[in-house]
Amino acid sequence: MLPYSCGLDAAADVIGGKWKPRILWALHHGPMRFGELRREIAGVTEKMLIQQLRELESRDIVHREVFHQVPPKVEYSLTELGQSLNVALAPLDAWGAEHIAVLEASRAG
Amino acid sequence: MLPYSCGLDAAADVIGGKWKPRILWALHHGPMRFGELRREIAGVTEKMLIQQLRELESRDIVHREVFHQVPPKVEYSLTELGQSLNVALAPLDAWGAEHIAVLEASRAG
DNA sequence: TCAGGTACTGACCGAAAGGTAAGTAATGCT
DNA sequence: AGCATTACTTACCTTTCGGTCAGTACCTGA
Repeated sequence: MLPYSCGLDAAADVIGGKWKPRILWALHHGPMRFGELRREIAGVTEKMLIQQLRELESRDIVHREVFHQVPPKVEYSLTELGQSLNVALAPLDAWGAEHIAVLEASRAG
Repeated sequence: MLPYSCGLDAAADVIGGKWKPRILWALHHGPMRFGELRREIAGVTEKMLIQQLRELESRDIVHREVFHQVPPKVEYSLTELGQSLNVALAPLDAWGAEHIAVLEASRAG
């Protein structure tokens, strides 16, 4: 596999995937349980959520903590790396929010 | 189709696609011809390049200017919106560049 | 007359991403 | 015994994405 061609290339690889930005955004305010995330992120299925969470975990963006209880409890939170990513993502979110009207209008549909 | 859930969601929709970040980055320094872009962006095919350029054009991120000559000449450049997007992308690029070693290491392929 | 350069276009194909739906394990509650 | 809760897991299918390859139009210069 070719090395990343630039920082943007690397970042895109990390946040690529339909639900990753939403997950990052949801975890912005602190740790959340699996079920909380599922309810917070409208439209995501359990399979997809877990898949994307695992990918983020393997990249050291989110941390997974299991509480050995019944019924089970698992909390997901941002690592330091994940928090720094979220900071870097903020301007992009602001850009999208600022131009959301024109972006909605030019959408493929 | 559901509306964008946040600015990040909208931005991701615009820059989603394998070659779009590379194209944006390449156009950062000024207008480029189709052939120049193709040579600049290693690995891209003509079909893919044009497809992604058209998508960016329809979103008003890049501008396409045809010079009626033979052989043909077409120049692509960033619109104002495109330039503002590139500005918003800069921190993300910096983030990727800063953590590129660890990101390469945790990569799937 | 014919190769060469430039910017596309279109048919076809395989891989990857995403979605649906059903099942699993452990325990407490009634 | 049977149901609820929570966090997954698995098999299977559809859709989207990206890639290969061949072809087009136009004029120039040999």
